[in-house]
Amino acid sequence: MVKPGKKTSRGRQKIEIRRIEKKESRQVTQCKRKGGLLKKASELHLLCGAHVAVIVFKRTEPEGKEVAVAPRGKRDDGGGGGIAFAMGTPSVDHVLRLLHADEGRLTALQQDVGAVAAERAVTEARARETEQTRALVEAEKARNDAIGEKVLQAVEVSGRRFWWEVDVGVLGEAELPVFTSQLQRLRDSVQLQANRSQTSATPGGGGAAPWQQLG
Amino acid sequence: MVKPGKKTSRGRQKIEIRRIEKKESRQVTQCKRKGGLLKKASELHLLCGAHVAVIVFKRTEPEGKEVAVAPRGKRDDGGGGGIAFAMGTPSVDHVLRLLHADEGRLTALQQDVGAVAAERAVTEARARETEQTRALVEAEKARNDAIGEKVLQAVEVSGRRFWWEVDVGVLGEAELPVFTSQLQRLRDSVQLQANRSQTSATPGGGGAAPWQQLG
DNA sequence: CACTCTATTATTAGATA
DNA sequence: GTATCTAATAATAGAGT
Repeated sequence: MVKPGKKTSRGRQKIEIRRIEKKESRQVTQCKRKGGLLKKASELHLLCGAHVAVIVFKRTEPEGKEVAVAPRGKRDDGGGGGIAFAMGTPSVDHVLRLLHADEGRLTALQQDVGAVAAERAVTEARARETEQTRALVEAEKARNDAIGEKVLQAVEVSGRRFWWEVDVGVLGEAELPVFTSQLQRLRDSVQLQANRSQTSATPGGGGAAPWQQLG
Repeated sequence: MVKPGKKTSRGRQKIEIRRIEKKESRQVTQCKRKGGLLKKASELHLLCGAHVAVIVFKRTEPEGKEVAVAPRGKRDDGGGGGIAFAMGTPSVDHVLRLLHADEGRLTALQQDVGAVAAERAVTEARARETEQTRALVEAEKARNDAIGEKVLQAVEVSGRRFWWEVDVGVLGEAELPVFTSQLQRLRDSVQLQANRSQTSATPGGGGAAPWQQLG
């Protein structure tokens, strides 16, 4: 309780947007701003009907190891890392279901079963052309390099505002189907994992070939 | 230009957090708040060292069809929908690379090549047990139902704050590896797609089995 | 769609529990 | 890691370009 009339606060201070060095302040700020970010995301959804997904990772002390943060710790098994966190509007599930409406109602496993067949044909073809496999890897590498250059160009051309807009340029040219399809698979596998204690035998099912789905 | 002394604004008005009915206002608000959300995300990253990923989808008029929104239209091919947008700190790439540090340096394709072999073994085993396949699908369905109930319970137990925290509970029990692994594949496939005009023959490579990677 | 303008509301730094 | 309190900064509604 605060005594009436006692000045208990200096009020909000202006700060520079750079790493907060004091560890405790940094943690408090992360907690506050994470809440603010999620609230903003939910408001954007409610006000404009846009669907939003947010993932926040927390930097842990052993450098290079990061874990996603949960708003209210569901449980933190001290023996691993942190807690995975993600947000969707109104839920990750819902967003994805809407986006997938036209694609029929196959479950992830059903899709996999079909994909495995296709996969096998490809694999067998490859078995007869082992040498070409290396060539494919090379081509892949070259393609990735090309993407890298593209990004650098993007930085120079429209190089204002925020650095993260760089990725936007690259992603901007992608069609949605593959994107959402993969997003669906992401969520599915997370759920399967969360539920892994309920069943012992996991259907080994294979992953569908992402970019083949687009022709 | 505004004449000095002329009152040109009513200032910020208080609004309820519910769908904005006026279409134009809704669009303007979405544009503004999307910018604000992304700025907040970048600040959270800079101030606290946390890595953040945000995806915003825009609701389009043909109901049920949603597309992701880009902050400053890179290009909108009138013949499809909108523009995919995603943000990461400092880039989606970077976030994922950090998270994958321990897993070795296989490229997505290289992983696929290895996975296809494993896949094939599974497929062949299945071919000898076609009936069991149906059983697996059933089991999968049951598991999904179980998840659904779990979510409903979560709503009742810790049912305060925001509805999106429901999903947090479910995802909170997942380990990171599969999650990030899938996220990586998501980004990879999007990039491959964005680049699909550069090469004709796409390595058909299969997807790795997501949940198998975890044992 | 994005930017400008300004009055006003919303968020939050810092201290503390 | 979360919650509260206050004063001050930051974000933005509405209107116009």
